[in-house]
Amino acid sequence: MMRINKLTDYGIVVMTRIADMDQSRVHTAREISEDTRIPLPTVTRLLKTLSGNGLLDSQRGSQGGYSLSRSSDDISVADIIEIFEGPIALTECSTNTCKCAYETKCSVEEPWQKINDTVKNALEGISLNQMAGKNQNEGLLNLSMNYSGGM
Amino acid sequence: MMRINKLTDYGIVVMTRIADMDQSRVHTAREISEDTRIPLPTVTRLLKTLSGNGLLDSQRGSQGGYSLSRSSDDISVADIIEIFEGPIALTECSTNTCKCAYETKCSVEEPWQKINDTVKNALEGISLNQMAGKNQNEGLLNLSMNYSGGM
DNA sequence: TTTAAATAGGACTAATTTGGTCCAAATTAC
DNA sequence: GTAATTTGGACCAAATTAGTCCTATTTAAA
Repeated sequence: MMRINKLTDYGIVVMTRIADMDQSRVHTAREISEDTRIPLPTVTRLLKTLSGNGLLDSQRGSQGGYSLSRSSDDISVADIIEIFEGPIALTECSTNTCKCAYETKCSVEEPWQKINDTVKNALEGISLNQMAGKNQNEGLLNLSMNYSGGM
Repeated sequence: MMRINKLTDYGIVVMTRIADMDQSRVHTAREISEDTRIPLPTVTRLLKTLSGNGLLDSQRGSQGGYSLSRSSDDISVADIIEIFEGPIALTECSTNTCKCAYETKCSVEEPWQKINDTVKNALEGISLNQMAGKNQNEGLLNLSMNYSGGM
């Protein structure tokens, strides 16, 4: 495996879907659930998390819903992943909490750092806009996000 | 999170340790367990997996043990990860088994492919030799691999 | 001012994955 | 033959993840 979690995957699907919708209005959980075919309770939770972490703006009450908090150019895949999974770190060794018991500085730490930085950069370099493929095949996208098979 | 599994991490620790040992003889599971402080049953399982997948040569019986199947220059971190986790693929979408229900070609597939390739290249670019740091600080390494904290 | 449509927050359970252990069999050196 | 090993596989416990549900709060509009 070495996978991101399913919920993170869904999170990216949901965000991509929103990025692909009419930006002039807000969108409800129900609407997004129907579009993506991800079950409503799950979508609900995803949206709460995403808005709670500042990637979506929310509007309560009747006629309420969610919208991107900033341009889809300014939201990266890394932003979404970090919300659901925390800092991008392939091993604990890559975090600053790494505590190797007998060593003041563990010798594998440095190569891991490099690996992580590479991965992180790759993920930071992909914007929602690119995921949505807005500039390419606008018309195709309505059905492109769906539930089965992760994406 | 977004971690490689603990066992994979251990696998890398074990391989790095072996790369750092005397290459003229084989090494037993017990020896490696004591060096790395990873419990013997776990080390045993790791070594079986690693040798079963061609990264280690094994020699049975008394005086038997394990040794690298090829030079530590020719073994990458990616090689080890793939043994424990399968092909490097952050989402199912990145594998060739991806089946999006309503789309012949899912539009997010391509960016994910790029991300994956970047990650994969990064991991393929790090050799065991680099992990072990053979050329740098030979003397320091005996205690550098240990059980607590992942590494 | 009432009602309906939304989000917010959080508790809870089920399902899945992962980590770790153990046992019996096969192999080899001495 | 015996002791030291690897091999193969079954098994359980722990941790994590996925998914659901309930109640409170907010807001627009009738």
